[in-house]
Amino acid sequence: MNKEAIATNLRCHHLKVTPQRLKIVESLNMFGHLNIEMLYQEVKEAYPNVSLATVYKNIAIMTDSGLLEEVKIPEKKSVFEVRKEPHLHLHCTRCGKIEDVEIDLQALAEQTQDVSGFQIRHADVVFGGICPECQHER
Amino acid sequence: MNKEAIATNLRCHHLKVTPQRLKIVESLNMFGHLNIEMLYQEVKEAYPNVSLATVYKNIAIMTDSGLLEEVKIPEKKSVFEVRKEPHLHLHCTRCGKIEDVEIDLQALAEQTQDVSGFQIRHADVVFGGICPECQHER
DNA sequence: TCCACAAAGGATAATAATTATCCTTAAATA
DNA sequence: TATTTAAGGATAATTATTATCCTTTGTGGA
Repeated sequence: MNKEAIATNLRCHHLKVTPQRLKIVESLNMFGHLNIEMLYQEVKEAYPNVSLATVYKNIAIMTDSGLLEEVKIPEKKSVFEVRKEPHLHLHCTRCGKIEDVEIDLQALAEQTQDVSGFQIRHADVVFGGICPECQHER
Repeated sequence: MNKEAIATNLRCHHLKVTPQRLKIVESLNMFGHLNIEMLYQEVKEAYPNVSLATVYKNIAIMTDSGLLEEVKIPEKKSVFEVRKEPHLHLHCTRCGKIEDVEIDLQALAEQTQDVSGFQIRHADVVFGGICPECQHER
C-alpha cells in the first residue's frame, strides 16, 4: 500500500491525512508488526518531536476504524498490523519474529461452529514455535 | 480438580499451599476464565483483606510454573484459566462469555509447519462470534 | 509435635502503561 | 484564501503492574 493508497484509505474513514499517520502506516507496511514503543521510535525518526500520545491516539482511532488491527501474542506486548486478508500468525519464541501465513481456516471454523453452536465471525490464531533461521542455531 | 489435587499440584511445583492460592484456583475451576479484577473480587469474598498484590503475585508465579495459563482475547483484558488439555477458545462478542472447545489442531499445525518451515510448539486460537443463547435474542 | 527458616501475605510505594486535558497548529472544505 | 474542525504536542491524570519491606504462616526436619 503506497502513500496515496494510505491517504485514500484514511479519507474514506473520515480521518485527516497527517504526516504522522502516514508514517505509522508506512512503518507497519515496512516492518509488518510493531508494538507501541517501536512505532513511537519509528515515527520519531521522521518527526523528532512527535508525542507518544499522538501514537496512542492514532493507533486507537485507526484500529477502531478498521485500518489497523491489534495482534495479541502470548507473553508479548501487543503488536499492530495493517488490516488485510484474514491470516494467521507465527511467532518465533526464540528470536521474537512474527510472520503472517495465509492458510484457510474455513474448515476449522465450520467444525467449531458445528460442535459449539457459536456463529463464528472471526478467528485469531497464533502459532508459537521456532522459525527456520533459529532452527539452524545451537 | 478438588482442593487436595490443587494442593498436590502446588506442592509439586514447590509452591506453598496457602488459602489464597487455593481460592484462586477454585475460582478458576468454578468460573473457567477470570481476569485479575474478577479474581481479586472472588478471593476477597473469602478473605476480605487480601491484597491485590497477592493476586498479581500468585497469578504470575502459578502461570510461570505452568499451573495456570493466560488467555489473550481481542478487545478484552486477559483472562486466566487452569491449564489442561490443549483446546481453543470461543468468545461471544455479544455477552462476553468465553468457552473452551476441544478440537484437534494437529492437522492445521502440520499444514502451517509445512508451508512456513516453523517448528510449531503450541497454538493459541480464539474464535469470536455469537453464542447460541445470544443468537436467540433481538 | 515443635522449631527454624524460607516463602508468602499485606500494605503501600514506585514504576509503567494508557488516557484525558488543553491549548496550538494544520488539514479540509467551501 | 478563510473558516472550521480535527489533530498534534505537552503534560497531567488515571490505571495497571511491579517492587519493597516488614510481618505472618506453611513446611520439613529434629
